[in-house]
Amino acid sequence: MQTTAATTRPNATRTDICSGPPRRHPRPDGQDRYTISEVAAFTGLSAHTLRWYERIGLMSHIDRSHTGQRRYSNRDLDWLDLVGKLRLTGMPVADMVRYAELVREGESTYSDRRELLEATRRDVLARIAELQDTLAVLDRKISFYGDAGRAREGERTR
Amino acid sequence: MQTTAATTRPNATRTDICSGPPRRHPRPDGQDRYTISEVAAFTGLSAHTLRWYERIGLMSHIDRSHTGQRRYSNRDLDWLDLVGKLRLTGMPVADMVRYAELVREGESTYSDRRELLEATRRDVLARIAELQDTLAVLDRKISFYGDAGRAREGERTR
DNA sequence: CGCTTGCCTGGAGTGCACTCCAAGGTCATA
DNA sequence: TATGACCTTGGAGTGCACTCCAGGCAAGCG
Repeated sequence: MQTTAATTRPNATRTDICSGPPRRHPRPDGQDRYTISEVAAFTGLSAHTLRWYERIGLMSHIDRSHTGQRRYSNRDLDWLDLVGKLRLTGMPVADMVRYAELVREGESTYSDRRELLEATRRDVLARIAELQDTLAVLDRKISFYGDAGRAREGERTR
Repeated sequence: MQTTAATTRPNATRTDICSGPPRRHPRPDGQDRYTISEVAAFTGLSAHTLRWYERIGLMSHIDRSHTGQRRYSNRDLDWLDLVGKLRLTGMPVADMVRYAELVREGESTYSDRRELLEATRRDVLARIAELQDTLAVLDRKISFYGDAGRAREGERTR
């Protein structure tokens, strides 16, 4: 029913990203080189989308096997986790690309990145508030339809 | 920054919809016939979009002036308020059209409508949870960028 | 060796939700 | 009464985020 995201993300292993201690990544496997289809399975994104993310610069160049096939690292998976989170805040892909560029530019962009994240945080809070507002409306309407199988005062706003 | 909705909704007068008592609508004006541009101003939707909503069946035929111009009623505005709420849950327009059709079919569809609203409610709860999860990630990253203008442990996931 | 499966590329196509256009009719104000 | 802002229509165009396609390479298996 939902448009944006969250459609099919089967087992998006939610690992903590960028937290305190070095934390090794408890990925499904113990190694560090995943094929595109494995990554597709982990993240719920299609292989098409993964290649597309790379093309548009949302992911920096992925390591390759000796025959040119992509080999994703745990680092790449972490990044995809973050992208997934940002995606479901409604952030446009172009903005995520901008963030990726800042990352590639190095430490000098720390404050820019922070700002971007804080703006996103504000958006998320606003969206949560909106959704809670919507929830209230839904509850009111549901209880209207629930209270009486048939009208109690005719059709108000439908 | 946001894609979905919430871009420009200047003064979307939030009135309670379909609640208990008949409640008159404290609309900006005291009457019941608004031009399309007035409605655009109230709802933040463009006139184009309002006409389009009508074309696709998201709104039942709007009353017309003697010369054929649209005259929206308070009932129509209430409906648009609901549509706005549903829209920012991420519900596809097609589903809203489906709901509108159920409404047009009359009282016999009460339970279908209720089901649809309850499914939407579940979606909204899930989305709120996702967003709170995302918020946690953002906070962790923000505090990483905040704690030190420069790296404390190098770039983890970026 | 042939077959199947998986991956590669650039570019074209899709679906959604608008958004705009052209050509014309209407309305309020100076 | 004329000017300009506003409204009408069907249909075409836009932007985003994928999604798919054709044509081809590479590895594993009976």
